[in-house]
Amino acid sequence: MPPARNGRDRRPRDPVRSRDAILRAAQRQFASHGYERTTIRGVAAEAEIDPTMVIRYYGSKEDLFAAAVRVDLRLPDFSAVGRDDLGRAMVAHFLRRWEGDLADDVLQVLLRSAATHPAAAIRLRGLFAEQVTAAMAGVVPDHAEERAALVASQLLGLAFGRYVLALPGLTEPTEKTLTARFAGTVQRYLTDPLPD
Amino acid sequence: MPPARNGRDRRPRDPVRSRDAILRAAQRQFASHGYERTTIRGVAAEAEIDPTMVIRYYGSKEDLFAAAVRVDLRLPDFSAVGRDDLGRAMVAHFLRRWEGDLADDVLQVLLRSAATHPAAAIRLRGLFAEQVTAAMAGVVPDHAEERAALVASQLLGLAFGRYVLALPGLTEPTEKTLTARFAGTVQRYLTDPLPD
DNA sequence: CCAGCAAGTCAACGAGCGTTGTCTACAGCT
DNA sequence: AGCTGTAGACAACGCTCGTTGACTTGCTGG
Repeated sequence: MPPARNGRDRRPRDPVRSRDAILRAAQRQFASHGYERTTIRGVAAEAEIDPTMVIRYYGSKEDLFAAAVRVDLRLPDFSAVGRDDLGRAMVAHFLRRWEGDLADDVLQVLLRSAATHPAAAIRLRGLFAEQVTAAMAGVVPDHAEERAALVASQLLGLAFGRYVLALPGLTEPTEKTLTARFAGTVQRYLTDPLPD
Repeated sequence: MPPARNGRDRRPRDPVRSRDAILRAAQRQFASHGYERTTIRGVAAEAEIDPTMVIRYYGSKEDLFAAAVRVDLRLPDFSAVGRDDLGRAMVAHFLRRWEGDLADDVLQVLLRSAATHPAAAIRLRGLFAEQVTAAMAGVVPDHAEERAALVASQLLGLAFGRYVLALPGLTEPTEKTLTARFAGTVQRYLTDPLPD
C-alpha cells in the first residue's frame, strides 16, 4: 500500500512509476479478462491512478492494448541444439516462457484476446511469421514454414488447453511429463518427412 | 422468405420463425465477434426483429448465449474403426465437423468466446469431459483420459490456428493434406505407450 | 362476433463505457 | 522569487449497452 491519501493532498509526482504501473495493470487485466471486459477505469484503479492519466500516457484504449501486447518469445538459438533434441528443446522453452523463469502476462494477453480482437489476431499472426518461422529457418531440413505451422498448432493447443481453458488433463501433468509427451510430436513435425 | 405478404409491408406473425431467426443470428454473431462484441441489438437487426423480442424469447443475453452454444460434436462410434486407423478417422471427423457436411457456427461460438467468457470455458471443458473422453473410453487401450487430453490439445490448436487465427500455414493446406499430417500424431497419442 | 391473449412495437431507463476539457498544484529553471 | 510546463484530479459529455414497461396489433377459440 502506498501512503494513505486524505482528501486534499495528492500523490507525489512520479511519472515513471505511473506509466509503468499503468502498463503492468493493463497487462494483468487484459490477460485475465481479455480486451473487451478490461476497462480503462479498472486499469486505473489497479494502478491507483486517475483514469484520465491512462489516456494521457497511452492515448487510447487501443493504443494501451498495443503497448501491452508487445511480445518477444525470447526464442533461443536452436542451431546449437542437436537435431534430435530440437523437439524437446522447443517444448522445454515453451514451458519456461509460459510458466517458468521467463514467464509474464503478455502471452496470455495475446492468446486470450486474439479470439475476439482483430488487432490481437493480426499481431499474433505476425509473431508466428517473424519469430517462430524465422527461428526454424536455419535449423530444419526443408519446408520450414509448413513445419513451423505444425509445431505452432500443437503448442497453441497446449497453451489454450492448459492456460486458458484449464482442461484438467492438461493442467494436472507436471512440466516434466508434458515435455516428455509433446517433445516427440514436435520433433516429428520438425524432422520427419512431411506426408501429403 | 415467409409466404407472400398478407396486407401491407407488414410481417405476418410467425413466432416459430422468429425464435429460430434469433437463434441463428445469435450463433452467427457470437461466432464471428465473440460474446462481448455481440449485441442484442445487432442480433435483432440481423434477425429483422425488435430487440425486445430477443429478451422476450430468451430471457437475457446470457441465456441467449447458453442457447446458442449447445454443442454436439456428433462423434461417431469409433469402436467400429480398426485400431490403426483411429487417428485418421478422428482427424477426418474433426474436419467434417468444422468445415465439411457436419459444419455449423456453434463450434466457432464456443471456441471464440471460451477465451474471455467464463461460462463458455466451463461449457467447453464439460464438452471435452463428456463427449471426447467418453468417446475414447471404449476404443483406447489405457489411460483414456490422459490420451484424450493429448488429442484435444492437438485438435484445439489446429482449430484455433486454422479457424480463429487463420495462420497461413494452417489455412493453406487442403483437408486431405491436413488429415495426412495430423493423423499420425493423433494415432500416437491414442495407441503409443505414454512417456512420463 | 368478440373476448382474450400472444406477438410485435416504441420509448426510455439506468448503468457503464472511452474520452475531453478544465482546473490545481508542484518541480525545475532562470 | 517568479515563470512555465506538466503530473494529476475532477466533473461531465456523448454514446451504447441490456433491459423494462406500457402500448398496439392481429390471430384464435368459444
